Amino acid sequence: MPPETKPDTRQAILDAGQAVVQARGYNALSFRDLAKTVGIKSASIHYHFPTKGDLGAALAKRYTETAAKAFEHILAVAPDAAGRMRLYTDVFRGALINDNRMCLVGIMAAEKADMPAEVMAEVERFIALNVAWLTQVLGLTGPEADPKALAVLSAINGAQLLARGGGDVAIYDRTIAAYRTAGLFP
Amino acid sequence: MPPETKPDTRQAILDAGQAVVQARGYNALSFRDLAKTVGIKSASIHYHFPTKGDLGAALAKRYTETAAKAFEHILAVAPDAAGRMRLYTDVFRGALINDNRMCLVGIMAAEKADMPAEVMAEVERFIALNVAWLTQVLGLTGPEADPKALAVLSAINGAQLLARGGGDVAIYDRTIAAYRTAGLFP
DNA sequence: ATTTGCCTATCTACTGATAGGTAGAATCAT
DNA sequence: ATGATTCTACCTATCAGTAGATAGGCAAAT
Repeated sequence: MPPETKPDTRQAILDAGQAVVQARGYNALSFRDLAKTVGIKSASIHYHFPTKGDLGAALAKRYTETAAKAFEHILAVAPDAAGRMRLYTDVFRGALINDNRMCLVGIMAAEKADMPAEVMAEVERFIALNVAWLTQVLGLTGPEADPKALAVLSAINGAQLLARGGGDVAIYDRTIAAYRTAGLFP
Repeated sequence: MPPETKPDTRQAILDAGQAVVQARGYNALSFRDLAKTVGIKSASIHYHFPTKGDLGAALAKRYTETAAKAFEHILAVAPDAAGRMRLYTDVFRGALINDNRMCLVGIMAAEKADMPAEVMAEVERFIALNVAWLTQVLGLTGPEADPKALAVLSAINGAQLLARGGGDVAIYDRTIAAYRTAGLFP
């Protein structure tokens, strides 16, 4: 083995884990498969993440943090709501392009019943973050603000879900375009 | 045992199987658990459905057929688009109320990568059925008809997904109301 | 000397699937 | 009508494979 710079194993596990969950769901997340891709043994993953629930929660948490940064970036580079929403929908589009993956939280919501409580808690946090950001970007106020923001998030997640089922990004694009035409968001 | 009328075992397996898939996904479908609820042995399920893929495909097929009948019924009892859409969204709402379940096809789409081809084929048929029905009900024409219908289906599925994650039907209701207000459908 | 980060080896529980057997009903030829 | 055959719908027992998890060891870094 060449003297490579110290690879952060923990990070590698999270990277591989996220890829699996986005592609095949939390249930498909296997310590053995994960260990194989990372290049260590399954027992070693338990060193970093004692239980599968810990790993799942860490995945959801990191995902939310990454999203938070991405959202700040969008606010910085796009001045108006239309441009910001374009970048927002592109984030979900990116997952689809990247190996036909889904939003990590979307797929976790689908598997809710099998998920440890600590994972679900992180999922809720991600949703709350998205709703807050959308409320701000779309300038929503009043009692209907949250439902409206959630409607946008739901619609985009649904588009991702079905486009993924069809295995064609074009389905996602057309669906998003239809939302825009309908005036669901700018 | 009382002299009950012949219980159709095959039907019982499908009923129990559908409940599991809608609640916890295709991956959570276990021959042993299923056998326990039905009251037979797991090997006997293989008699009716040789492989798990066969069972999954049968579930999706029956689901599509049931939906087709429901759609016809809606057309018969509701004269206008608004009334029909109300009943349509209520179908998805019903799944949520019933033990916080999801649309069988929605949850199967989320698990696409793990699914046998024969199951996915049935999933596609279900989507096509819904798109065709929505196109008719909403009076959509032209090249944008299919994308628009798919957008409606996606939005409703997304609402179901997130409402289920939140564990609250009210989330679904508010999201659907937001769609209506936005003019996505009447 | 202790902690870190990995290892080997093993455990129990569960997965779908198969082989082979059987009670009872249906179908058949005589 | 009856005896023989075949089919139906289950059963028991078992398979190889995989799941997450644990105990204990070992080498390097601190």
